[in-house]
Amino acid sequence: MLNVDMLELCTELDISGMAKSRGVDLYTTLSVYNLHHWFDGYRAVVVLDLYDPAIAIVDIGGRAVIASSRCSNVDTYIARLVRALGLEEDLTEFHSIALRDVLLSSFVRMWSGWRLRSCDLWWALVVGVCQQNASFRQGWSMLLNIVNLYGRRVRVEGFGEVVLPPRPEDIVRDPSKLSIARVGYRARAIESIARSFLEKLVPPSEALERMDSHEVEDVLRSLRGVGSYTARLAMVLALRRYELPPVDRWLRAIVSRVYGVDERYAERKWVEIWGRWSGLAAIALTIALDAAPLRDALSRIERGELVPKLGNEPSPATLWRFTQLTTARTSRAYRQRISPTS
DNA sequence: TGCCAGGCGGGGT
DNA sequence: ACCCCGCATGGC
Repeated sequence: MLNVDMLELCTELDISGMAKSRGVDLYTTLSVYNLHHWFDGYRAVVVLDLYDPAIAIVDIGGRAVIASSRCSNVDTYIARLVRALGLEEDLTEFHSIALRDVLLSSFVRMWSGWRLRSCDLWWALVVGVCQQNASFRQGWSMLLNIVNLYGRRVRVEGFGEVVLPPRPEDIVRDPSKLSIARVGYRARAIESIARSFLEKLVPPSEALERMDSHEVEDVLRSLRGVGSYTARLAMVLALRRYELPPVDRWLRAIVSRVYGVDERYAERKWVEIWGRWSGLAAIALTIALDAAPLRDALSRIERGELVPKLGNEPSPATLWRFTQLTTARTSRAYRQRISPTS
């Protein structure tokens, strides 16, 4: 591999005190919805800048190092790390609503230390597109393939190679590999979104910060292949904007069943319950139910199984343990694609 | 073997 | 504002 960017160690810090005082459990925060590329059960890679690459390597005990080629920005990077891990997010109100809620009370009792770990906006949109009209499992297998096919390798002083999520330009350079990633018709959306980012059609995050949630949703929805669900999911995952929930068929059906409202009013009901925490609650529910397909999710709710089971199949909480295994399937598809035989 | 899955856009009415 | 359909792919 030529032209591998080298990141130098900028600083070390200890975030265990901040995590503890805020009641943050770093293990759940670092492990949930992660891939083996970025979490190994002990240490996680948190991307702080996808473009001028900067990362934090954080362990579950709170020791962190910042690595970048631009160590002069280290204060910004530390602030981004604190934000990405939700260390300064006050979830008191979210927890108090959840404790009274039939779906999430058990979850927040056991998982009160979980914080959403945020990511880059472009990448959050790719995550959203891969969830469209597909099961949890299929969506994450697409994402895994995309990272394996397009991920950008950097070398980190003292840590070896780390893979970063692809940038828009990594996709645009060779969009044809998306078919190898088995994303189906979503390839056009992913490529189109990538081009929109390259052409600066998406305002920078400082500008998005100043816009109200509906405006941000509209901006993201102007991208081809991004509808309300994907826009709102990206707002939750990348911007920590929870006011507008990403409501899909899954959540709509669950809300309708559990609270006895018509599916038409499921979103209204959800927002009535969760208010400004609606988006976070939607993500929390997927964790609590291990992202089980709708039919299974409904029967788990019937049985009151409302905390993650951490069983022997992939779930939001255990995804990172399984992603290495499925890599073999992609390589097989890749080889067949490259040299079609038999 | 069809049918469906954490959507979306384009076409109707 | 609705309703309806096709869409790549994978799992059952």
